[in-house]
Amino acid sequence: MSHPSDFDLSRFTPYLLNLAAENTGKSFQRTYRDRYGMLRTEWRVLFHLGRYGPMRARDICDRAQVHKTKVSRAVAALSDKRFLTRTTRDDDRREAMLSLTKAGEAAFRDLIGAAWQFDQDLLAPFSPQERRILIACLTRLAGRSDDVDAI
Amino acid sequence: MSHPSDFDLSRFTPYLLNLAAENTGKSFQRTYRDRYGMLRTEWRVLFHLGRYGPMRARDICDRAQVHKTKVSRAVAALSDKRFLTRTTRDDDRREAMLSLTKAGEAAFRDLIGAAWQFDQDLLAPFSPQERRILIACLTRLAGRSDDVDAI
DNA sequence: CGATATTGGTTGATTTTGTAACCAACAACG
DNA sequence: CGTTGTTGGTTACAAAATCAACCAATATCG
Repeated sequence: MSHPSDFDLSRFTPYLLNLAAENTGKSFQRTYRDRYGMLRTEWRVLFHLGRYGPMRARDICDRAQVHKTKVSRAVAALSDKRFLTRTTRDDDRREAMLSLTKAGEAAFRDLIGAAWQFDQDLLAPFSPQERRILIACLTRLAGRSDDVDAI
Repeated sequence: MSHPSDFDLSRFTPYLLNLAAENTGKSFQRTYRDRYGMLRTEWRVLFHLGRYGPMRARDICDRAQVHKTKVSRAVAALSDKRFLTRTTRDDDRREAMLSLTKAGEAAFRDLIGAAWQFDQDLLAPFSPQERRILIACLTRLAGRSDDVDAI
């Protein structure tokens, strides 16, 4: 495609990304929604705490690139579900450390298994090379090429 | 990664897709929002009509995989902006053909140029092979592998 | 110290989306 | 024909995302 007039929506990258994200996201959504009544942000917060250990709400905002009001509400919902606890820090009483309860950890273990399986199935049709390139491109397009594994 | 316990969120495909979609989408959003006060669905409807010619709301739903209420509202908004007109068909008075006005076509030409440029910039860092694989994977993940260019 | 700015986090108001019910026009079938 | 079922499209109501204002704790700097 060398000229705007030939430009097709089905090759407009943001559109394709959105379609793919919605399609796969909605599909996996059923898992955490049906099993634990979670919203997506709740699942993300749970994942972060389960995978990387206790941290502040703000850390989750930074890592997951989610706005603090969304995180705040997700944390409140997870707290209502008794999946996490807030502990105000003594050295800075504004901050609260978030950590999963036993029930939260159990939910995390259950869901990470499902996520893993889901991802395996999703990538099954692609070759190792295709997967590598897809992940690399997406990581770059996600705008956090350098700090994907940073903490 | 061969075991769920090592499974990293930054390699969970739906998450990555979502991050990439949000990042690129928000970036391009500024263009149609600032220039024409459009929402994303409005931009999509405009694009479909501009690129493929007059069609019914239902056709846009099918093609763009958008729910009919969203399309209905986007059409109403675009109509308010005098970017399109509805013409009830004589042979089936339920259906309305949607077509762009002159102003709508002008907006389309402006935006498709911007979109094309945006996409060029977005894909600039990738090699031809990487682009090919990325587009192919995304198309498949979008769940419309067979009919991307149909119609 | 005390005034001001900044930060972590929450809450409320507005906007946008999602879900379901709905209406009018047409189709199918007795 | 008329009853029932579908289809294109809109509207009403509930759920959620966004944005701005807010509070309390801490940092900064005169």
